[in-house]
Amino acid sequence: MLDSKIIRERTELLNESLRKRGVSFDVEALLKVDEKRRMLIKETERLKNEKNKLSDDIARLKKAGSDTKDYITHLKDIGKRIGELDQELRQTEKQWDDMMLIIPNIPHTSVPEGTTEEDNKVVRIWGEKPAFDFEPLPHWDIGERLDILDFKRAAKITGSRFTLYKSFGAQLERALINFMLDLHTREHGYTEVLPPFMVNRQTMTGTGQLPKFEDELFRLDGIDYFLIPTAEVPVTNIYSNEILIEDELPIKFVAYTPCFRKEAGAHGKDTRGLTRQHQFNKVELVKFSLPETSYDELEGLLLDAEDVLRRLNIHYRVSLLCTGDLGFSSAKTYDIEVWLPGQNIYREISSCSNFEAFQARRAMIRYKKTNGKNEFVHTLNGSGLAIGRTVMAVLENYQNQDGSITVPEVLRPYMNGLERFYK
RNA sequence: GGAGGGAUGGCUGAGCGGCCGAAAGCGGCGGUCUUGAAAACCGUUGGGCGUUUACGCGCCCCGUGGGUUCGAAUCCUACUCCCUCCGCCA
Repeated sequence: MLDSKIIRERTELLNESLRKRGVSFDVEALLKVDEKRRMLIKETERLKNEKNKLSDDIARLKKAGSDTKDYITHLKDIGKRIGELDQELRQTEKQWDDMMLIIPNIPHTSVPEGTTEEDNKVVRIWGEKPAFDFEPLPHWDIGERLDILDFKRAAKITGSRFTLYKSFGAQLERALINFMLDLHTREHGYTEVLPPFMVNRQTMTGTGQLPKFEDELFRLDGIDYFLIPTAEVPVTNIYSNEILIEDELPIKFVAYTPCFRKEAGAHGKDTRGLTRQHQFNKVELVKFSLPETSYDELEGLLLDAEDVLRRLNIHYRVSLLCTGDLGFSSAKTYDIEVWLPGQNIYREISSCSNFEAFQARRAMIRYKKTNGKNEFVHTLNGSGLAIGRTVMAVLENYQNQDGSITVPEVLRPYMNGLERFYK
């Protein structure tokens, strides 16, 4: 959520932001509702003030044994009027809230303007495309040949966009989770948390998934809980409605969770392999930062995520998302795109964002400054990394001509020292 | 699932329907004292919203929502969460 002051006092900044993002929103209507809302607040508060004063008078008069009948009649009238106005105010505030909650964050000035991912800017390339003296296969072929990824049976068990991992496949998934958690906790200073995988509506609203993106979420029947689409949701909300202490910041968490997404808008897209699943694993990095250092923290977070691929020795590039490709809650996002030789493409494997105070304002996450004032923290997060997509990357980059897979060195301690997997 | 108990400020814990945003203690912060620290003493110490250049002023918040009343932390009601015991259970 944006600061309501920005909307009133810096309307042109908001309009500019909406234009750059390619989002249409009736700012004028919001301003009208806002004015009505504030007018009603003023009027009800004036009446309540009168009511409080008269009530005190009655208490005093009763003590003195005087007659209070006229006062009480008058107060009844005021009470009735307050009731009416309060109801109108509640409706207006609901309208105001509904509008405020669907306005996207304002992009940072360093974000390039653009409409599609074509306009994203590559800011860094690490490593290089490996040379193969044979035609490298896409991971779905590798997975089926080695009998480690079973898409057909997963479809039978549940439906499309699910995968049954077997033997080396399941172990590789598990090894990557542990490798990433160990790397981030031991070397990058993150504290590991294991949060609930279902959250309530308020939590989903806090990070920005609701109210706008409900159709992307799996919702439980009979109780208003949702399966998390990313660990960002429960982990960022760890401190909702809390006031942190300036000295404690930054706070850094890493969490492994499965993620559940409907992928409603992706019919027919990425239907093969592990790329786009309804359920996938992810190790997520989350930071709570001081506002003045949050962009440095973003660069650090990005490097922490990149470090996973560097240690796996897999070629990737980093893109800075343009305004049109930027997520709803984010002010600035870098994507890490891993090289997949079997498909001859770069594929997003991590998304690292600074949300500034956008989520903190929704979730009420503040910190007490040393001068005693409370302020919203900045929240950040990034995949460190998406596990399924890392499995894709390992399989495609480490495949051998004989169909075997070389185990990346850093993963061997997590796989009983296995160096190479044959069927 | 059944039975009972509870929810008040950072924490502990009082609170007759009007004088309660709320006693007291602890903690925190500032000060006196001290070479320094501790102790002691004095002072101070929640949040949201609206308004204001600002000082300030006003409204709201005692788990959440509704109700009774001229007036609710206090009465009624529904819900949520926590604790204890029983049952079931990974």
